Amino acid sequence: MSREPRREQLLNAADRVIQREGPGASMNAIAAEAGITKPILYRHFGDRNGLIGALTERHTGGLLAAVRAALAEPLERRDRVEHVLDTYLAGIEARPQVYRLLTHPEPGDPSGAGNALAPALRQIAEEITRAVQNQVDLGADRDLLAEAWGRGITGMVLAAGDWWLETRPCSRTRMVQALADLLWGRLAAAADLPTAVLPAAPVEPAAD
Amino acid sequence: MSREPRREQLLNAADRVIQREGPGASMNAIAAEAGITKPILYRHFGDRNGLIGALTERHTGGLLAAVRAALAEPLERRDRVEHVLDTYLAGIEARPQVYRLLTHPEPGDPSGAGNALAPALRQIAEEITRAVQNQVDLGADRDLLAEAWGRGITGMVLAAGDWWLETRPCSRTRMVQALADLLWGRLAAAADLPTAVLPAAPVEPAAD
DNA sequence: ACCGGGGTGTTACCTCGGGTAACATCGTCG
DNA sequence: CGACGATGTTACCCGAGGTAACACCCCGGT
Repeated sequence: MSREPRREQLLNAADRVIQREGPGASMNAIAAEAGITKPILYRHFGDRNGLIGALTERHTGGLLAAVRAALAEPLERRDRVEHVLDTYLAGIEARPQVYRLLTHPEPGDPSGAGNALAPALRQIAEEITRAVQNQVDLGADRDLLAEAWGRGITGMVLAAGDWWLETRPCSRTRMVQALADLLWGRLAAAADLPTAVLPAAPVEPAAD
Repeated sequence: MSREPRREQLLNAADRVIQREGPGASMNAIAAEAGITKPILYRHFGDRNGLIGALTERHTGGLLAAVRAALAEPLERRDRVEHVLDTYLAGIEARPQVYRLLTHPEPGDPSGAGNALAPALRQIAEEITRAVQNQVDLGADRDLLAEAWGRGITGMVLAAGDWWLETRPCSRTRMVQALADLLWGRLAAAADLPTAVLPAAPVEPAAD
C-alpha cells in the first residue's frame, strides 16, 4: 500500500486534534492522536509547515471553490457581492477551528512573514482581484484598483468575520448586509450627524 | 533610582533589536542587546507578553493619537477618510518593523486568540467605530453598522497596507485613493465590463 | 530459501526559546 | 553596622520542533 492512504489517515488525525485544540496543537499531540510518534509525521510532511500546509490545502479547496463559485454567479453585482460575503461567513461559521487554521496560521517562518493574509486568504484575494478585473469597468487604474481591492476586501471580511464569529452581534444575513452596505458606499452616502464636533475622546491608556 | 529609568533603557534595547530582527526576536537577544541577561527582563516585565505589551503601548500611542486626530479633523468626510488612511499608511511606512510588531504580534497565548486584529488595531477599530457613530447618520442600525465597519475598515487597511508595504505597487497617495474609492462605493458605481461571463477560471491546486 | 528495499514503527537524543531558582553584589538609608 | 532593594549572575527546567539510529515486516527477485 502506497503512502497516500497513510497520509490521509495522519491528516485526519491532525484534523481531529486541531478541531479539538485549535491550531498551535503540538506535533506530539497530533502524533499521539494518530497513535504513532513524531518521526513518522516528519517523514510524511517534512516539518510542521508541511503538515499544516497539507491540512490547509485540503480545506482550502472547499472554501476557495465556494467563493469562486459565488463570484461567478450570474446575479446583479450587489447580489453577487452579498452572496460571496455570505459564502465566506457561512464557511467560517460551519467549522470555526478549521477556518481559524486557514485564516490565522501560526507565524513560524520569520522569512517573508509580515503578511496579514494567510495563503488561503491570499488565494481568495486573488480570486476577488480577478473577478473585479473581469467584471468591473474601472478604467485605466483597473489593475491597481483590483489588486488593492482584492486584498482590502479580503482583509475587511477577515477582520469583520472574526469579530462576528466571536461576539455574534447579529444574524449572518444582517452582517452580510452591513458589509455590503460598507462596500456599497453607504459611508459616503449617509448624512452628517448634527454635532459633528465632539468634546475630545477620553485618552485612557487602555490597560489591555 | 527607581525602576522606571531602567525599564526605559530595557525597552529601548528591545526596540533596537526588534527594529533589526523583527518581532519574534528572542528574549536572549533582547537581553544581550541591553547588555544583561534574561532574568532581569523577566523581573521587569513578567514574561514575553509583558515586554511586548509594554513595547506596544509605547508605540501605540503615536499611531493611535495620529489616527484619532485624523478622525477629528474638520474636513469633508471624504477628505477626512483619506487623511486617516494616509496617516495609517505613513505610519507603517515610516517604521515597518515597529508597526509589524503592533499589527502582527506573535500569537503566543492560545486563550482568546483567533482574532485578526492585534490590540493596537482593535483600539483603532474602536476609534473608527466611535467616529462613525458620532459623525454619520446611519439610522436605527447605527451601532451595529459602526462596529462592523470599524473592524472591517481596520482589517481592510491592515491587509491592503501590508500588501502595499511589501510590493510597493504605487505611491502612498495613490493607494489612499484606491482605498477611499473602495469605501466610497466605486465598486457599486462602476459599469459592467462587456463579457461579464468568463470561461471558468483554471482550477490548479496551487502548490503553495 | 535467501536477501534487499521500502514501507512501518520505535527510543533517544539535539537545539532553542521561554521561564525560574538560587546565589552574589552594590548602594543607600536607618 | 546592618538591612533592604535594586542590580546582576550562572545554571537549570520544560516543552516543542526536529533528527539519528535502530528494528520490524512484507514482498518481490534471484
